[in-house]
Amino acid sequence: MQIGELASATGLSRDALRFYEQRGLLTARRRANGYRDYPPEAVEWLCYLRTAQSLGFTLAEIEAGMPLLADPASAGAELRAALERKLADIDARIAGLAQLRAGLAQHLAERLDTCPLRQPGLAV
Amino acid sequence: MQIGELASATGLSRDALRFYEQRGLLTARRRANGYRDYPPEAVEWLCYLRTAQSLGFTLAEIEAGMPLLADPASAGAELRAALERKLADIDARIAGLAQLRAGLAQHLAERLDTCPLRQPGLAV
DNA sequence: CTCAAGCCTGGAGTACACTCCAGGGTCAAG
DNA sequence: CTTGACCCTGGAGTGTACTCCAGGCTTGAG
Repeated sequence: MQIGELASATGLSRDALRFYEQRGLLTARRRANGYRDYPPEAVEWLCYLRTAQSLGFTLAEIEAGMPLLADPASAGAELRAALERKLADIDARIAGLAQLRAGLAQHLAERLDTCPLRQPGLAV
Repeated sequence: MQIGELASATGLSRDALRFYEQRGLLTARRRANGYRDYPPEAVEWLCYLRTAQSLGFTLAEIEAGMPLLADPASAGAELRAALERKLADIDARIAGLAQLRAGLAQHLAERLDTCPLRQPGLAV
C-alpha cells in the first residue's frame, strides 16, 4: 500500500503520514525504489490514532502506550496494565465531560437571571 | 480583585489571564492606575473554561458560545439552543470515548496474539 | 520517448495556546 | 524616599501538530 492510497483510505494527508512516521507513530517498509509500503492494518491503526487524538489525547500520550505491543515478549501483564491505565484515563475524561454536561444542563434548567457566572461572560 | 489574586485563586499564570483577555475570553474593569480589576465570578468562569479546555474544547469553541450570555436581551431561546448544542457536543465526545474504551477493553479481553493491529504498532 | 501523476527528502511556514522578557509605572512599608 | 512586590505593554520565543514547498527521482499511459 503506497502512501497515497493510505492517505485517501484514512482521509489524512501524505504529509501527516510522513510526519507520524517521523514521530515513530507509524512504520512502513520501503520498496526497492524507496517508496513507502504500508500493511493494510495501518488503516485501522490510524483510525484508532485519530479517534484517540480527537478525544484529547496527544500524540505523545498515544505514543507512550505503543512500544509494548511492538514487542511480543512484553505482551503480558505489562501490556494489560498499560491498557488498564488507558481505560482509567478514558474513564476520567468521560467523568469530566459528564460533570461539564451536568453543569450546563443545570444552567438550562435554572432561570438564567440567577446564573452566578454572568459577569465575565459565561461559556456555553 | 487584582490579577495576581485571580492567578493564585485559579492556578493560572498572570500571562494566561492577560492572554484570555486579549482573546476576549475574560473581561476586567480597570482601576485608576490601569490595573485590572476582576469580579469574584471570574474564578468560576475560569474554572469552567479550564475544565472545558482540558476536555478537548478549543478556546475558539468556548468563545463561540460566550456572547449570548454577555447580552441579557438574547438570554432566551437562543441561549437555550446554544447550551443544547454544547450538550450534544459533549454527548458526542462521551460517546467517542466510550467507543474507544470499548475497543481497548476488548483487546484486554481477547488474546493479544490475535490482535489485528499489531503490525504498525497498536496504541495502548 | 514524453508527460503527468506520484513518490522522495529537507526545511520553512502556520495555528493554537501560551510563556518569557524588557522597559517602565504604582504602591505600601520601613 | 527608597526598596520590593506588584502591575502595565508590546513583542519575541516555545511546543504541538501539522502543512507547504523546492528540487528531484519513478512509474505507467499514450
